Amino acid sequence: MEKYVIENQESFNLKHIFECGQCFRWNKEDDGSYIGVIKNAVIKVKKENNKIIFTGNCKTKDFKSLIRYYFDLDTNYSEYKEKLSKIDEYMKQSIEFGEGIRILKQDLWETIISFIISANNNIPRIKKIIERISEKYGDKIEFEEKEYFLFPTIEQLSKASVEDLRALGLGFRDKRIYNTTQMILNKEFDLEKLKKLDNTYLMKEELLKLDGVGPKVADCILLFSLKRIDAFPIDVWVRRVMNDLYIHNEDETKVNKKELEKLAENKFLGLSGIAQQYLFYWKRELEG
DNA sequence: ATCCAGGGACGCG
DNA sequence: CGCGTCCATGGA
Repeated sequence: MEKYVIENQESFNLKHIFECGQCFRWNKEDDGSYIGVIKNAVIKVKKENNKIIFTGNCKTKDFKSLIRYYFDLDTNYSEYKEKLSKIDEYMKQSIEFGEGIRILKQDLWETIISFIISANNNIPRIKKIIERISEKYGDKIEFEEKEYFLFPTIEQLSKASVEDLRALGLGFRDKRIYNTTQMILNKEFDLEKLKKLDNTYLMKEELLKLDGVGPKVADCILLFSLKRIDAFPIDVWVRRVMNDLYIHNEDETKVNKKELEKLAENKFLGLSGIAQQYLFYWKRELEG
């Protein structure tokens, strides 16, 4: 069993991190810890006083560096929070509410598939579907005498037919997952090239070529995997909270998307993705 | 029963 | 380009 402990880590609240809608494979245990499967590892995260204890089963990578990368521990969120808090009282309030949020750096392949599944779907069901996909196509890994399943590799998931995927409850997203998997498998779409592009716009333009990836899903991939903090995913919640706070349109569903993007860009100073996540968590926890 | 979910593809004008 | 419509599924 691997173990890694950090002390006095700023901005690290388990609930805030794992339940702010950015990830789907973490589950709360009875003792308050969370267990999740990332890359080739099962990881348990527990908070005790001023310590955060990571334990797990990690076969192929250095445990410590995997943790530090995934949780982005070399980024200081205090600076983000300070800047955003100065913008207005709403930002200050939402940051106090979700003070322990960190944006994770999740595996690109898994994030692409996960957020294609997220389209017109709800978080509990997204989690269930991803779990089923992992059980059926991913490798088994054990931890504390229990079985877990890694998210399937590109090759593993490419074995699934459209019908296989439909049988897992994917609904109309079956073909999208199939097509995107094949595009990535045969290098028609190159994940490594994507990572090397030097700005968010170019990356987004590239991601939009994938079946099932539209503006919102692309922004989620950019923010939750590639850590492009200027990406601003607009879903029903973000649209709602932005309208409530800044636009005051009678019908929030009619708020223009371009207008929203421009507002976020001007207001949040290149940190719109971070701001978005505090606002999303705040609104959704209080009203969801 | 009807509505809704971290939307996107597609066809239309 | 902007806009409506359809798309599976399951929980409220």
